[in-house]
Amino acid sequence: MSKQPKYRLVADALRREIEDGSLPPGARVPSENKLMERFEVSRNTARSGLHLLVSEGLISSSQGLGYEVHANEIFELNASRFENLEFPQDGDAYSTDVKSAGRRPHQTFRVEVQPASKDVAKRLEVEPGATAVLRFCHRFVDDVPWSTQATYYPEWLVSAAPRLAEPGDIEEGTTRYLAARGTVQDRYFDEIATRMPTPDEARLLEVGAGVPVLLWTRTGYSGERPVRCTVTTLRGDLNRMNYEIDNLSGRSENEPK
Amino acid sequence: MSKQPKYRLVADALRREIEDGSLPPGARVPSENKLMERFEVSRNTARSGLHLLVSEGLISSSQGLGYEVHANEIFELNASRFENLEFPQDGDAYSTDVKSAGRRPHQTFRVEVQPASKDVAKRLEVEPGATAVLRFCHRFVDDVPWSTQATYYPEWLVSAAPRLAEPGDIEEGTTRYLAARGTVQDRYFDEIATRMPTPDEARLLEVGAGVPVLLWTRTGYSGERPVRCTVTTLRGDLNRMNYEIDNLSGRSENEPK
DNA sequence: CAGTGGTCTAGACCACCAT
DNA sequence: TGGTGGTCTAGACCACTGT
Repeated sequence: MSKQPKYRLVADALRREIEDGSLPPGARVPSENKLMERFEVSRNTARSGLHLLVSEGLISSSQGLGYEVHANEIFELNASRFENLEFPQDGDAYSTDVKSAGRRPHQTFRVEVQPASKDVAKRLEVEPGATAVLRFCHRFVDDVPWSTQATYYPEWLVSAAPRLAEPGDIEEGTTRYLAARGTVQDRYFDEIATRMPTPDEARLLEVGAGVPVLLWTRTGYSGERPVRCTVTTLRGDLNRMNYEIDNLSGRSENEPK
Repeated sequence: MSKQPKYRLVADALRREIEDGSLPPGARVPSENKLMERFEVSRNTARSGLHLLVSEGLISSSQGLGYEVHANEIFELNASRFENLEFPQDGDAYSTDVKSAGRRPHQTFRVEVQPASKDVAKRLEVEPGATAVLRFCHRFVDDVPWSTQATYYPEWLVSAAPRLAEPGDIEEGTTRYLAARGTVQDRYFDEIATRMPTPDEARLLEVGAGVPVLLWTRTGYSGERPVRCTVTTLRGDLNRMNYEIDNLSGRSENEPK
């Protein structure tokens, strides 16, 4: 005897309709009132069922409009290749990738000098609280909030690359700028985690309940020394990361493809 | 004038207490009744606030016990190295890793022969619906559900490696078994995504609302031919993945460390 | 047993969106 | 203006956990 609570019956029925295509991506879900009649439940019970589907990331709601089935178009991010310093680029790596996918990139940008958090200090191998330069991007694709990216540079690097701490954008990309100033990154360490967004992140990325974020932390090394730590927060419903791993010796991973 | 709804005020106050350590990991959150008095709200409003924190992954509830602040111990998974075929192992790679961390591994296991799903077929480069062998693991660490792993092998591989389709475990690990039968994997393609768990996944991994899963899909190639596709579903609150990426040519990624 | 959360109802008022 | 979801209340009964 499966004694399911009523709100689960509502959610299960709608979930089935979403999965079998009766409610395709983008479709409107029956209104709370309709569900009250159909399942003979109170409004709050119908809402509980809908809320469950929201927290599963299947639907979302907006006031005055109703509930809608999520449409998930995902963007693939190949993280295993180094930025190719020879390959022609149109601005930074992000803009290049988005444009080559036929989409329109947009980003806001700011620079701050501030004490490094514990996590960042550990990765940059500096004392916690030591000064670091933060370069922060808020990125959009076709005006949809896509990701935030915070890159921290240790203070000692600024004397060799002063533009890091200046407010303006670096058109050619900071990786190229650093390489031109003699700091070439030859090793990356990537960490990937997931969690629900903080309220701040939910605001910046315009995601509601039910959409997790992907946290991508990349530490770049020049020789044995870490020279930057980039924390990227990606909308989990729109992004997927790829890595190609090769067991062949003597092969560069830097070929354009 | 920030006109926050009451349930958000409740959630914000508790979130602050969690973040500043007044409510440390593992601590009991004040009961719904206490919150009703403290914030002068109805029980449902207090519950809404608590529900919000649950969906953010900060707390969880259980009947009769109360709400508890999540304690997050994370396990790091280094995915960038190949399984070392020479290095002595104690069973498969998972058991070896868990034991070497001083934890107790446990897994249940089953084998099925079934038509490949569209996603799997694409990665194995076989026709959708073609027969594939599924080897499925449900893995625990110290009796906590940790991950599920489904590995699919194309049917043509079974004639060279018949034990793949047999019910029993392969003690030395399937990668070694395949290598011993002449199929050495020399390239991996990894895809990493995140989303909220399906009800089935939530049951297997024993996660409630507010904990996303990390989906790790690894396709292994022998030459140009895909020989397996492994889909691992990891609890997002307990796992982090790492990749080391090296720009040096002529260096094996297969050294033990 | 007392205290906890889980489910459910009926009703109210408000804010937003389309027409 | 009517329909949608968002917030909030007061009260009821049930199921689970500890002592």
